[in-house]
Amino acid sequence: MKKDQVTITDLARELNVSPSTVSRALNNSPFISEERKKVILELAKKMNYSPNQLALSLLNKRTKILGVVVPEITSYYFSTAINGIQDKVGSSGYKLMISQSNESFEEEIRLMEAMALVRVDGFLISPSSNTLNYDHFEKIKDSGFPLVIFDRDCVGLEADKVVVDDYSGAFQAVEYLIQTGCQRIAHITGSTNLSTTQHRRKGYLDALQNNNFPILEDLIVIGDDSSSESGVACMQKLLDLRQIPDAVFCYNDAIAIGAMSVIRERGIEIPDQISLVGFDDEPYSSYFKPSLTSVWQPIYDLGLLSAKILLDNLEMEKENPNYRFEVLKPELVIRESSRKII
Amino acid sequence: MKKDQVTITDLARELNVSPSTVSRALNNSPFISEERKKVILELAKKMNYSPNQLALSLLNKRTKILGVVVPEITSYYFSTAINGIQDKVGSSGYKLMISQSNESFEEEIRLMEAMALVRVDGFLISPSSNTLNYDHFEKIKDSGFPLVIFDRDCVGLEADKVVVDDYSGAFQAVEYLIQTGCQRIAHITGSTNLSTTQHRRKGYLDALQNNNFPILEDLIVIGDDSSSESGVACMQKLLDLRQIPDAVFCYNDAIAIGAMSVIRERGIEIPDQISLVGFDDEPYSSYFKPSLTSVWQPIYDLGLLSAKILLDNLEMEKENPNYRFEVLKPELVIRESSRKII
DNA sequence: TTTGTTTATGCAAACCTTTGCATGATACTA
DNA sequence: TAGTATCATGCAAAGGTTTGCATAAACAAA
Repeated sequence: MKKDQVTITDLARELNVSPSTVSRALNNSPFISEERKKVILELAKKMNYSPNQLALSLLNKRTKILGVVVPEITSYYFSTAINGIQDKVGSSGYKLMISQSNESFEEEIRLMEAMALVRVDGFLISPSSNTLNYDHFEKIKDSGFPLVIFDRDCVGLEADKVVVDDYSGAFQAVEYLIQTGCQRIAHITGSTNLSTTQHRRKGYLDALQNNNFPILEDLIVIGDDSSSESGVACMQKLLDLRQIPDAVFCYNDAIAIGAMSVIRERGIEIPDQISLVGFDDEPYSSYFKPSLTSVWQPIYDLGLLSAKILLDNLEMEKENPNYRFEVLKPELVIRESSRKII
Repeated sequence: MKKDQVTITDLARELNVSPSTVSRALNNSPFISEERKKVILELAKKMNYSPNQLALSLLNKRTKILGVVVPEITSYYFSTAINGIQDKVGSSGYKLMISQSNESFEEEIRLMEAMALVRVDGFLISPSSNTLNYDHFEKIKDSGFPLVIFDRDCVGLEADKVVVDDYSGAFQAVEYLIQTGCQRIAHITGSTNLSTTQHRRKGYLDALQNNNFPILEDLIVIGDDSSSESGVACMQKLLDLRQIPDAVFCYNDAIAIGAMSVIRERGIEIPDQISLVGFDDEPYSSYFKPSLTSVWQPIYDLGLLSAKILLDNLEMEKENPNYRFEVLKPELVIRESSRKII
């Protein structure tokens, strides 16, 4: 059975004073005599008093809890972002309520509603890949909850946003492949709904065009999701083409790893016959053989900055008129899975 | 600015009835006339009323929030456990407050205290590797919070616990190495404080003794932590021995991956010259070349079961007199990094 | 002594909801 | 018609805290 916590009234009763007096003593109010304050503080310490946050939240209309919704927790990417959020938020006394949507639109709505009900002070959301409609975000905003969207952009939604420059990352990667002499550069994508997928694809296309390379539809394979299994399936398609690619730019490392295993199985050499590039730069990527060339993302910083913006919003008493849109720069990390510049 | 939520009093004022009446209508009390109930429910819907959970929590003394503390979120292992917890808990309307201790004892205490203050209904804790003293757990229990310890055991602490049979996993792995003809089987450990480290080591030792193999202290290397970097360092030590091992059983996959890269660098063949076995069976392990033999752990189920036990405790009105101690079985997954049975 | 000032304290409301008890109204029975 | 049973409703307290306002006491100034 949960023991009842010591309340301010318990202290008051003990000392034959009113709860107000105790409250003032505890809150360092000037309207209290020094001696009494001392006695009260001592008793409070002795009886192990700590204020009831629930009552305070009810009174102040804020819980010091932030709601975080990510597509999946079990992913290096999002757990690292959460890590950044946690580090930013921890010192300011905020707590995190974290949930995963499992890439489900309905679940995302359900989770946000539940969090709104417990009066989180604000939201940090990375939308699911099936979130094509932003009514629930608008609703949350209308109810006055500060909202920061991170990693995946919602085009048309007015809100604070922090994203990575996927376009630039992809562009860099493909430019590099071209510079190293690759001629037939393929691309394996992830979920087509995602802004990240679209931007990386755009970066791929623009890098090709920029170098007067033809765009070959055969070389663009759309994956069901962004898993290694999907990478396996897509790479098989590419290797079944009459003319196989000599480079593959993958939506992410998981796909690249799957692709790598297929290429190896078929006895094709990486990077001599096919250069392989991933995205995310997951920790294991450097331990693969050959180690994976990948686009590193400042994902920890992404979490950090998102949290910072949310906290800033919470500290401002007025509604912020103009939304922030922060774009972080990714970086190509060159390893063994791609050819060297000649 | 956060808009004020519609309260029961707002509805009451609108209809010129008392808040009690509205409350009764909303809660399906029998002491209310059908017509009035209908009107009230309609207005509630129209005005988009939802009860203030804060007020309810204050009244009922429960928040429907569970506190989860893990050593680190950014790890396949713990994020998968959280996944299991989430799936179990989600349907029952409980929310999760999640934090990582970063393997810090002090942080673990701080986090639990903060969660106790916001009145979580119970705790799911995987202790940090520096948690050698369980006073804070005892204190939490004394305050009446239900507590479930998972993954890492706290010997001597009376509490509900869910762990994996690390001993058996290690024993299986080393037995297998022996069966496949390995003679000099090394072991790279993780943090020595952890029950998991101790049990895996014990499993290793017992399997050797069971087969009348000598225990060679040189072949047991203690890592600083359980990272790939530590795996690299430890493997280097092993390969610098006058007589190198012909098999290495690693505390986990991360270490094994690090070890693999060193072995490769030195031009030693896996598994022909050295068999390599990990623990955890992380998703990427099957994609390595050679793919990694590892001990799979039912970590999702670990989370699921821990959450179930906590929920069971919460539903019982009486204090549970006898604690549960659940041990889940791991399974050896044989892949290419270990020799086959002759 | 009276008035005014300072200082410390308590009361009550507010935050939102539920619920035991009392009250009022209505209808039914004798 | 008086008495009683039934039903719907409101009041107030409880949960823990803060805070504006009122009050009381003590003391200083006139």
